[in-house]
Amino acid sequence: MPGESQSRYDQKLVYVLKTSAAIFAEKGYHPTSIRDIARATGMSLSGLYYYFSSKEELLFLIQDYCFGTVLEESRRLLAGVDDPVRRLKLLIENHLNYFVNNMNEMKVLSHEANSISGDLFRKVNNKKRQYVDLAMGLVSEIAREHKVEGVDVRVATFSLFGMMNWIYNWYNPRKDVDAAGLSQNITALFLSGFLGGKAPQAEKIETGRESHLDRNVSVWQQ
Amino acid sequence: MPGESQSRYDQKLVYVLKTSAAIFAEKGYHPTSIRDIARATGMSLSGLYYYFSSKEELLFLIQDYCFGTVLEESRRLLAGVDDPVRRLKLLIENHLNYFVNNMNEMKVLSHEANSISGDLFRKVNNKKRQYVDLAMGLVSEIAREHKVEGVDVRVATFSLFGMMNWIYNWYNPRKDVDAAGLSQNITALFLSGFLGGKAPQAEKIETGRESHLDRNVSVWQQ
DNA sequence: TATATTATCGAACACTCGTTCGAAATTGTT
DNA sequence: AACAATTTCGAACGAGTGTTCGATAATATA
Repeated sequence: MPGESQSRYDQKLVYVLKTSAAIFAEKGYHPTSIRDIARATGMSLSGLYYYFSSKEELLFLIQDYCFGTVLEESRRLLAGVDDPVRRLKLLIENHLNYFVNNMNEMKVLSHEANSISGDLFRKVNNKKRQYVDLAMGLVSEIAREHKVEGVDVRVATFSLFGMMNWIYNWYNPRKDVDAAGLSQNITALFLSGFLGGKAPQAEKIETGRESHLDRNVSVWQQ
Repeated sequence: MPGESQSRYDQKLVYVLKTSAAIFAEKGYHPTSIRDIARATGMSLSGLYYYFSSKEELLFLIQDYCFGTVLEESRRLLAGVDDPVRRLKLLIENHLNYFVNNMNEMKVLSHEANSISGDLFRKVNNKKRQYVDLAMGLVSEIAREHKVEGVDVRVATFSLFGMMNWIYNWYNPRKDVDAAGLSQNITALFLSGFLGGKAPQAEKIETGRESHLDRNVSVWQQ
């Protein structure tokens, strides 16, 4: 069966991608050498090239697989839900949940977006555009439905992405609230910020957790 | 007089820093070679080393000068203002104004924060910590004063920095609202988000500008 | 067990990088 | 004009880079 053989190949490819993502996340894409990856994976320098054809394609494989999963999962989650507010909440929750659970890959996706070029860049960016369009469409719908005034939809959308994607710069899973708490905080922050207190934002968020205000208030280390 | 001679030196140093920041911002710190900078400045490779002792110190000089200005200006602006809400508004306004007017340097500061190491890293990070402490202190005061519940101060503060620092990824001065509009939008977004509609956020923001909702709503390109 | 396919490796190549150094040119000072 | 200080430069060095290639090992197939 070719299935068995392909499974072995795929397993090792995933291992290579995961290990590479961890190193890229830690020291950056450009300063990382293929020799670093060889050392970390226990493979030889040339042996790695059996799984990718260039360093840039390695970066692409990480980004493409990672973003593909986020996009796919968000569509699956949003299917069948009509209310744009509820849809946006699900998008945020999915995004942050995936981010926290795949911090290395998401950091590489966010931080090394311009370390890739040509067709590979275009492929990743197509997915990115679809994702941004999805979110901005929701923000736009909400603005129209709730007659939001004085806030630019584009600014609001990218501010939301800023809140979410910046977390790789400060989030510490051992010190901060967990993924659910993060979703709750950022969803509340954005939604009542965007709606400006004019909407029923009192509605409890799906993942109802207790307040985390008591924790970490005096801990200011970045 | 040494003043005249130092002025010439300083003038050229600033020119080198500004040119380098532009290239770092465009193609990244690591992929940029000193030869790239030599070409762009019209100087020779070795001639550049009269103005810095290593590539890493060049990055440091850009970051340190840039952040020093932001920190200094913010303290100057906040001096004499007591109300924490008003103080935070001024901080946001100053941050975004400086960001928009020095996009290259601020991108290098935000995006290349970990491209520097050792003592140089520590020096920049000290200023960064002071700045974060200042902002988080304000957010904390506001939370206490307005009895904000259900939002983690640390999450809120870094979400604010996420909104502000992410702009180098999408902001286009020819397409988007100007610096004042950006401040107004993000201030409103964060404050009514954080206060959750329970405070007098109706108060007009300093830089009173008309709404920009009508612009760019259907323009979704990243 | 013999054979074909998949996977791995050592060694090397061509190239770019940051940095140095002594000399030359420019500028400022008497 | 003569001298000193500042500023610039060409040429080179040593180290590290991504990638290739032919051969070898490991695995699957028959």
